[in-house]
Amino acid sequence: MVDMSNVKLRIENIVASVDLFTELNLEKVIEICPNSKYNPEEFPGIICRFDEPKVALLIFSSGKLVVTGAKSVEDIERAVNKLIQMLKKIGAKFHRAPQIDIQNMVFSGDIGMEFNLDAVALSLPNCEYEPEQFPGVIYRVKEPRAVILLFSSGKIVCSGAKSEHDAWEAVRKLLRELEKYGLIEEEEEW
Amino acid sequence: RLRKWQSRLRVSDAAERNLAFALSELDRIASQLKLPRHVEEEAARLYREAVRKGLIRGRSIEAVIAACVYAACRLLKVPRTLDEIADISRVDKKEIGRSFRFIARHLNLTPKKLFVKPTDYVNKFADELGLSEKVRRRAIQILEEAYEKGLTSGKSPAGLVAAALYIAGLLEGEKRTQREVAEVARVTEVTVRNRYKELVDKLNLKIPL
DNA sequence: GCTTTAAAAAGTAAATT
DNA sequence: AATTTACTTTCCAAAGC
Repeated sequence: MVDMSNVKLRIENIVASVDLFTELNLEKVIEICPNSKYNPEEFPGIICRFDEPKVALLIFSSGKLVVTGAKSVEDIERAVNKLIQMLKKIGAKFHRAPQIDIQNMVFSGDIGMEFNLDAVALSLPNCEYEPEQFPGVIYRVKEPRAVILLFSSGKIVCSGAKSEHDAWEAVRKLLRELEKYGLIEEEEEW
Repeated sequence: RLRKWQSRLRVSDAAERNLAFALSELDRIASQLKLPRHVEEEAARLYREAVRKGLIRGRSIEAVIAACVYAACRLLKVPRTLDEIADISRVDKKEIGRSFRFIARHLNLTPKKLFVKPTDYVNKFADELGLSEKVRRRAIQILEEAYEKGLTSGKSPAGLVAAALYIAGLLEGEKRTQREVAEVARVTEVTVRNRYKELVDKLNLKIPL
């Protein structure tokens, strides 16, 4: 059994796609968004930032959104509701509840022990390690689909997971692999 | 029919033209980097394999060739930095690095096969700096101690070797400036200085003043 | 593929002071 | 030489080129 008691994970960013089910006139929307940017030549959506909750929104004429930078799913819901209230003032009509899909969650974390990444790269199958280009080992978990960056300090970054449960599951799988190849009992045999 | 035959001809034409272009680009890089023939042959072999597996899709031939050159150097332990290859390629370092990691993944070039011992980099840099065998041995000793103490994980191998050679030069009375070692290793002086400080501190090295 | 957005890890780089 | 800012890697959606 893999010991996860010393492992920590912290949500750093959540990305969600949203469908408001209403077409939007971006030329009108841009006027009611304070800190926003809209250059259809370089990007088809309005880039809008909220201070509370602190998120960035990409608003498209199809009525679909991308919300990024959130630290919780509730932040995303609050941001979407806030935008809907703003859009109502501009005359947008909403006939049904928005559909919110979590697409990606990014976590930072700590496994609680240090690693010799050369040793990890040597034995851990399906990993990448190019210290000249990036200081961490890149490990891809197939199910649940996620990617973990492992650093020599034992700190990690997990991205691509769609839920906190999936992120924990992915980290558990990495730890099982590390244990399987004798990479867990570091300290003495550096 | 005739049209089918023509399109087949066209396809093989394009494939042959692409291969010819790729191999001429490889020739150009190999001669400028003065690579041994077996490295050039390995790069060509990797390229053909990449084409066979359809790994070129969405990537430029030049980027993949540069990536194959870098991979061949790593596999055959002929030290060349990615920067040296990027210098003479029309493709930037970032794109070459991406292509390299992509072909490495799909041609099963594991970190183990690609691992180049710091010793090989020591000899390459020391050649360019005109440093003696004594300095090289000292640098390797420093690098081994650093590895044992866990000071090398995640760090740029080029930066570590540069700092080790700088220190070894000082200890053996064959001083090279930080600027000189940084230049051959293709890292900045700041990196050499940072590695130098950490190695001197944690390995308790006494540098003669 | 690319464009834009967010966020962390640790290393390296570059621009200021 | 110290600080600050910035870029490398990973993930994902959006609409359109």
